Amino acid sequence: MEEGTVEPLDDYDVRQWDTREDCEVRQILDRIADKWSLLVIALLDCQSLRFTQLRREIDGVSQRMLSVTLRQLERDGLVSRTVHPVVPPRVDYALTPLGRTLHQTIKSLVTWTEAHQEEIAAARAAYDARREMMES
Amino acid sequence: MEEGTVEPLDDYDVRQWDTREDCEVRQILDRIADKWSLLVIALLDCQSLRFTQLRREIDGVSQRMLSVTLRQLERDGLVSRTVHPVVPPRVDYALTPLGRTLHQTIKSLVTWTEAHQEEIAAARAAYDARREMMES
DNA sequence: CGGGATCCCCCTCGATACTG
DNA sequence: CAGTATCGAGGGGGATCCCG
Repeated sequence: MEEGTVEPLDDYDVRQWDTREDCEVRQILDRIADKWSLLVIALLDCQSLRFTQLRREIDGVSQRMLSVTLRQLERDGLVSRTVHPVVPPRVDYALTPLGRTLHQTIKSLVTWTEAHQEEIAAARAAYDARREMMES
Repeated sequence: MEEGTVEPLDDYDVRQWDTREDCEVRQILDRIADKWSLLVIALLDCQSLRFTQLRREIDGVSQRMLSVTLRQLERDGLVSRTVHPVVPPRVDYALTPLGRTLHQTIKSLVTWTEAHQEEIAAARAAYDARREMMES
């Protein structure tokens, strides 16, 4: 590593982002950044919904994946599950206080994406065009 | 809805979260919230790195996945790729201005996770304990 | 209605080998 | 060094059935 052209890592602490595979933060991120989790958290903001309502709202989710996602979110303490002892059964899902704080954070991510989606689309088009040039 | 227990929506409408499967924002989110993308963006903040350096820093990434990830990020205009015409070949990766704005956003997500990881761990432990009770 | 259990397919990803 | 090409295993996730 004699090549001093690249800045050394040490003093800006990149290591605050843990790059280890078994990192706890990584696990949690993988979970909450999940496609369905994101949408469930989005929809549960400021309202509680029943299983079937969620399923109807979220286009393309299978019953199994919604079930799995909700169980994970419940386990992580982000979503609460309330069973009403009636027939037919009724189960309500809502964000916990912890889940509500996450909603704000996720919202900023979505906002960024919405704000920049045209730039990204343009970058993709440019990239694809460039590649097509190369091939011909 | 009408349950006033939750904090108000301000001017924000939940319905603007697009739940359609083919939604553009969803695609982009899936990409940037990706495990490896997150780490690459993290590491490239404030410095440029070579392929092998990235590979060494990111524990567990295969050569193929790093390559694929970098190409996607480049295509999306988040990362720039600079080839130096020397032998042996040298390629530097860095964040574009667009990528740098994303870094801030992602960082807040990571910060949230770091701040709440104990709460989540506790929630999981409680959930698992509860389930174990049920079974016995 | 709200799911658990099962089967099975496809797609992702890792390993390996090869190139400029 | 910095990748691409190919192949094969594994698991995520859909479809279906069934039960409380």
